Amino acid sequence: MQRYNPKEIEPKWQKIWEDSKIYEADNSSDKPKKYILEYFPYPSGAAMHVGHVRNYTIGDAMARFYRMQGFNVLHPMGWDAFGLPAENYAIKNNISPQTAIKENTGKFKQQLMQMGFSYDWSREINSSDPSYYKWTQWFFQLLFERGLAYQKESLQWWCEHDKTVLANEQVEAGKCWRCGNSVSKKSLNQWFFKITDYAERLADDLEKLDWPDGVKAMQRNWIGKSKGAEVDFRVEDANGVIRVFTTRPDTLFGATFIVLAPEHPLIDTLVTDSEKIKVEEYIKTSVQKSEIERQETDRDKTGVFTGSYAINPVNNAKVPIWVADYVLPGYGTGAIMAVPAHDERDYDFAKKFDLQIIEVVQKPEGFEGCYSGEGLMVSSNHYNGLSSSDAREKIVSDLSSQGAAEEKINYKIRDWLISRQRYWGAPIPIIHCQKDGAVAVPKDQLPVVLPEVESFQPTGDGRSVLASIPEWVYTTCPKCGGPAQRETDTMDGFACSSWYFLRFADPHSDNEPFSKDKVKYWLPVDDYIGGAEHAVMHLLYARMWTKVMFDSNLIEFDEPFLKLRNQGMILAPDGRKMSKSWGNVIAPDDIIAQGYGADSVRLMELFIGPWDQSAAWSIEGMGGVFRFLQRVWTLVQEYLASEKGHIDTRALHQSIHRTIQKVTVDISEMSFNTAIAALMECVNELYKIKSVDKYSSEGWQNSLETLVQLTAPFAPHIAEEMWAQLECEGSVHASDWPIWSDDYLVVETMKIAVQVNGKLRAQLVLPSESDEEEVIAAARSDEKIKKYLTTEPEKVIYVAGRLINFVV
RNA sequence: GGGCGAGUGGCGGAAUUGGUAUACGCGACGGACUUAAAAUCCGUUGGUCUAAAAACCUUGUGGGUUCAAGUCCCACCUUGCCCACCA
Repeated sequence: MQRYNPKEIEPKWQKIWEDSKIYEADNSSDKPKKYILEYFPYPSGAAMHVGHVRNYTIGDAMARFYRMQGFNVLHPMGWDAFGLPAENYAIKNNISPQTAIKENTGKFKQQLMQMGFSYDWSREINSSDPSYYKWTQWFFQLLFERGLAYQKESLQWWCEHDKTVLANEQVEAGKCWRCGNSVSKKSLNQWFFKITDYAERLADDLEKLDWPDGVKAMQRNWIGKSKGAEVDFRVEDANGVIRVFTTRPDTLFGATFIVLAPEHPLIDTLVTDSEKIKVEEYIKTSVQKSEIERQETDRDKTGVFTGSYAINPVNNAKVPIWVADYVLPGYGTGAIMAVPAHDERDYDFAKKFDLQIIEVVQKPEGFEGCYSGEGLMVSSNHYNGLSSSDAREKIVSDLSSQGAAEEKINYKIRDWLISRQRYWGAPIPIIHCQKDGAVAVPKDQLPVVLPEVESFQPTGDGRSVLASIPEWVYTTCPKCGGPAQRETDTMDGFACSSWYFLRFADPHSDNEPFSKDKVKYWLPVDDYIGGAEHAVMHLLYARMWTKVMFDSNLIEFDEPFLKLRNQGMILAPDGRKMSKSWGNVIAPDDIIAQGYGADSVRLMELFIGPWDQSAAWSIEGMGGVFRFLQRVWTLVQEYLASEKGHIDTRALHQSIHRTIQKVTVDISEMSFNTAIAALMECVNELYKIKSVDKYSSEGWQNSLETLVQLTAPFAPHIAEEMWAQLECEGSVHASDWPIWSDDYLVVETMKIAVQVNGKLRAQLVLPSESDEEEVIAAARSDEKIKKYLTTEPEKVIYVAGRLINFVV
């Protein structure tokens, strides 16, 4: 008997699948379409480990399942090749990024191939290829034309290690998201995408998405919509006005001082001579303070009095104006009214500097300290007795009529900074002309090709290495023909990934980014699978670009990913994250080399637990899934070797049909671990049944074919091999998904649990067609139950086919 | 401080959404086959008390609702991730 040897069959089928192109998606088909996408990887130096592979295993199981279910499936793969990971790898290994990408995509592709994933490789894309970034630049121009790309000199996050600026989203707790080093601020002239224009739609449209609540919450939080009002405080003895933003205008009567951010432009005119030295000193130290330090929440409040006063518009109260760095310059107006009785931060500040505290919102009974909730108004003149929310509206409308306030919605989100002072990215397609300013490179001259350079080491002077290639930099203005210089910064890698899912619909088009028809057919993405780390970066950017394209009539939908799911992380067997420094990384290559094969790795990835929860990799568990495959294999081999002519029992068909149902429902619900458990259970049952049936009938042939089909989405190689052994037509992966028959789901007997007062006391096996009366009669005559039923039960509860409960 | 999740045998995890808790797998133990081991196959396996049966206990803790709670409600404990002086 032939032994199960994955080392032999897996490469064989991979070759056959590749040659026969069975996974290529058809751009026109009568079948319903399904676009299943996993986030395309950045091919860094390190090979993929079993954690990365899980993501692709999930997508592949679904792609295969839906294909067999009669869908026209698009399941593509490509490379997010531009950006820091690739460039850093190149620098470290002293090779060019071009070479590094070639090496690394080759390695990644080989890893994906050996896993037997059913990608349509004819659609492979690479974001660092001119044929791709030509269109990334084209979209930059689209944004530029629409006023959504602009240049601004400003202080920005700067990573000294990676020698580039970073977007807000790419700074995590004061550290660079790539290298983990602390970041600082640097003033540079930078390009931005105006994502703030889309803040409201990005927040509102989350409603219509089938995404994990956590990701939606993160985006909502990041966009940070808050409704409030801007209120003007007149400066006493001067003409100036200080405009503050507040979400709680109802607490205006409790405002006892004003706080300006140290960067606030009015400070100069407000400071009195006596306070000048102290204020200047304070501003100097707080600006020098590292941003991280300034953002420490539990840091003691600091601040200084300006010597000036402002007038509270609701009651003409004179309130002191302070400067403190707990007020951020970039949000709202950079100035606040402080209400210490009802805001924790203002309370701390008032306590420390001994400022007045006035309560205007009634606290709940027994509440101590600063109260930030809602309630009835007190000490607020004619607003007394109103609820906070009513007072809020009334005060704002009253002040508005005097021109002293207006309703205002603020967002925390800032525009997306996309300039990178690095070599390895799509050049920003702009030419700077003395006369015409920033001029877009005409679309018919795209791509602006990234020139090959000798050294791509970042300079650190705030300009990319492209600045050191005069023959590239110096050019002529497309508008006036005069001398001009190219923009030398490149685009953030996230620009490339903001539209790649569209390119897969039409990956080789040379005269447009994609054909409208093809995109209309394939998009939006039906199932998107990726890590939660993309919650506020890629997923926000891609949504914005999609909306821009929608507004430009390029596409007919304004959300790219209808359904999003985050896979759980695979930890090392020791429970820690896999990392080179811990030395606990497990690559699929190692497991395959040990002889388990890709099919076992794939099964393990899904069987280890719910796919959306993290789990520690189990080395022992590999034996379990391998054993399962081997048991299926053995069933088929023994069947093929058996003498024909026996009959099969109903138990066989019942087992198979029950499994068809369970596996079909479970995969549809993405409950892969229980689908695999059901297959294991079925195989265990078949082992028992085979000794009775001697398995050699046509029923067994059909049953084994079905079992092979049900296994195919998870373990495609062994399934394909057994499909061939059973002499079935074509590929199992192109076969029709089995359908269960309800006849076989009918069982002859049912098991009834008998409870007395909710406690299980006996179990009965009765004919399935028994009615309530018969079941109760049978239960009452049971010896064990009789013991408990000394008196007539008060109540009898019967759950059909399940249980009976006597209440005594 | 805010948001989202999680807590079930020795371990990873199931549980028809309120109806027989511990499916499936790992590990462990026993048996068959073998000169022997591995592999394979067949059993047993939540705990206490037992010779055994019976009984009792058991889904982080404490309450509650219900004929019935891992599941629903309230309070608390532990833990993971994300955001965090955004007025």
